[in-house]
Amino acid sequence: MTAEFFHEGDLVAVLTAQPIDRFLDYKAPEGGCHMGAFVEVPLGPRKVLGVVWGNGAGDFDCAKVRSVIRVLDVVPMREEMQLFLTRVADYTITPMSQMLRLATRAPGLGDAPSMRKVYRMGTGQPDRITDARTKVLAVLDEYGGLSFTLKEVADMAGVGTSVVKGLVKQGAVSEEDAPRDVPYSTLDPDYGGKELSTEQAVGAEALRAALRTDGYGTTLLKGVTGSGKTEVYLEAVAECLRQGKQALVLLPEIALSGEFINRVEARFGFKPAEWHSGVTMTERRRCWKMVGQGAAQMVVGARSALFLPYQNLGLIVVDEEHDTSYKQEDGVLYNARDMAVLRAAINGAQVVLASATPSLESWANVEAGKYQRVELKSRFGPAVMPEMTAIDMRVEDVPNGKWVSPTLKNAISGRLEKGEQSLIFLNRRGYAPITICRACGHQIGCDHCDARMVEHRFLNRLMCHQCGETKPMPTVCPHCEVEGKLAPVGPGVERMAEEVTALFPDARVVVLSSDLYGSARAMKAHIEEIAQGGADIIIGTQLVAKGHNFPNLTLVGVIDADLGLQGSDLRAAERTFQLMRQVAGRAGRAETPGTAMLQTFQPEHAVIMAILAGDEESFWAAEAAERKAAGVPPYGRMAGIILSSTNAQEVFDLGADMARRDEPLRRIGAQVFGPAPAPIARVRGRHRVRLLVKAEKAAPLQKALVAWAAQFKLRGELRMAIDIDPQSFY
DNA sequence: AGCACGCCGACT
DNA sequence: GTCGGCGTGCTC
Repeated sequence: MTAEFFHEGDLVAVLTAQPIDRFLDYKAPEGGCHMGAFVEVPLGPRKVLGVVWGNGAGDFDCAKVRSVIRVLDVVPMREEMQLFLTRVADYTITPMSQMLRLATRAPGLGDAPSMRKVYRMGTGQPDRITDARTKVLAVLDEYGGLSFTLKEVADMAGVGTSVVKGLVKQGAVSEEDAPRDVPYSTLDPDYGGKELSTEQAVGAEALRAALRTDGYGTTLLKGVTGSGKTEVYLEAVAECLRQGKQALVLLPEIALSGEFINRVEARFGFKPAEWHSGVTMTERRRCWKMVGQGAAQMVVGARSALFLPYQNLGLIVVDEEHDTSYKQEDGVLYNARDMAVLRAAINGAQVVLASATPSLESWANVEAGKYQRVELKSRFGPAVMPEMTAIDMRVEDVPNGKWVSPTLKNAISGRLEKGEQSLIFLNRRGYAPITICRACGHQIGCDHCDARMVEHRFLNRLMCHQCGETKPMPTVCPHCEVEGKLAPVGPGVERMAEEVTALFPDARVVVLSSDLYGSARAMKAHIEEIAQGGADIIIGTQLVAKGHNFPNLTLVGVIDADLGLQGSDLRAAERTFQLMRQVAGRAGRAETPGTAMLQTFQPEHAVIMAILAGDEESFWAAEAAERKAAGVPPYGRMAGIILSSTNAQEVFDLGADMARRDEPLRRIGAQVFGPAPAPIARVRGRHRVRLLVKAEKAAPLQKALVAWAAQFKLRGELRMAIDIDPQSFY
């Protein structure tokens, strides 16, 4: 198959990385160009990078059409990559120019191949021989005709660089220019294979068989912590290498990549290509170019490695597929796990989704028959399961207005004595979720929606978590006008902190709630400090501790395990479950086994029972039933709209206006909720407000969202970001 | 993204 | 009278 070719002067449509949301027509350059060619084109007074996307539209004044300046010395973009970028753009409602920027995130694509000097054995003889010179020549002789950089030669010989230079002058060592971007070492699929257990061998064979189908397919590789998932999917990588195809392994955290790269080296003999934000510019360019030339067989990287120019992609592994960091919360909002499946479907490649605690989405896809499933059940070494117990709140003696049961209190006391940390988990921000009048029973509600207002005591205000409206804490009941009878009902994290501090006056208590931080960085730094022992008791609204290990945390107390069952955050139960599994994973290794205690009023509820029993199948089945009933993902579709501005009033006004003018959404049966303060209400001085849209699974959500958003003109500081399939609801 | 064009406030 | 603020619009 030969790619379409354009002759000199033909009109071509060019996509540039400039934020112009359409193709621009240019004339093909002297010598013509291929479809997909990376080119340099004139744009106003500038020269910019672009890709030849197809035939020119011819709807622009002929006299004004300019010519492509030159074709870059880079392998043209493949048609399947064009299709992938288009599909991701359509799905995530992202301009194509931004997609191209994602796909060309390597520096100096237009530069001539960068060269460097390399050294190898020459033909001449040195005039005088010295110890240092002998060492250099011995080293070069040992490696035959291979070339090395100046520093490498000097280091290997244990001499200074001047010795090598001296030998060059006399012709005993030759100095040549060589391209800096060299192919990655060839990986050997049979290099360091480990002995697999029977179960692992069966799993590996299932993955190899899938690869041999030579087409698209997705397999969920589920394995408990310590079951050796990595060895198993590396066998799939090995099969992929044997087929001469490229393999990509996505990791959720770049912090994990160093250790993983070493494992790859142990298994295949050499390090793979590495792609993430921590890689140097030079190395990134090498990676991009070599992947494009098929001279990198395996890439280990972060989300954006999905957008490298693979020539024959055979396999994508998404490790820890449930990890929420695969959904980035800034820039292009895409879920790398889902886009990996899309990319593989377009390329006819296989996907392996690996996790100890798969997402409900992936579980549902297995149930629906869309994904295969391979399971590893046994772990190496003794399985120390954590103690998981329910605290039946119906029989506990808890004072009115208090939430920590005597059983949980005793457990925390025990940890304090041993100097260990406890985490108290409660998915409710603020002080108290309900404010009730003890005289008339009136509950203070929001004036703008039917939600009840939540007391935020450190602000001394009531806030509606639905629409974000706040008002001062009243002293008089707005209904019966009796004074001093308003009382907080129910727990929030602020109130928990108050109660816990009273119970343990000597303990260091901290609250971890996403809305208490000005920036994500400040939050991360604080979490790290706490993880290192900066607190005895942590009170949190969610396990924001991704990427952080709490080595000294041995008790997790869930204040209201029932909360997640009532749909305040659709993934609350899933996170609760995963939190329990994480405690379980830790318990098997650390010398201090973990304990999880769930306070519940319905210990016989299917989800609670499943969590306690560690019975995942019934957990997923129960959770799936709940989500199906609520019409939420994966059985319904959601989108978040984040509005931001330096002016708080401006954002709220636009949010309210958008909520009012929702005809395009109503036409597809979708509902709008909000506006409410976004999960992080202020980022770099910008106020953020969020609306949520919920639609049926089959509804054409993107089209409706585009029509809806088009009604509003964003002037001044206002920005709008549309987030399909949002992950966080707090 | 850049860069030009264009229409209203405090300066030589 | 002008210099310059950045809102709006164009780039093949």
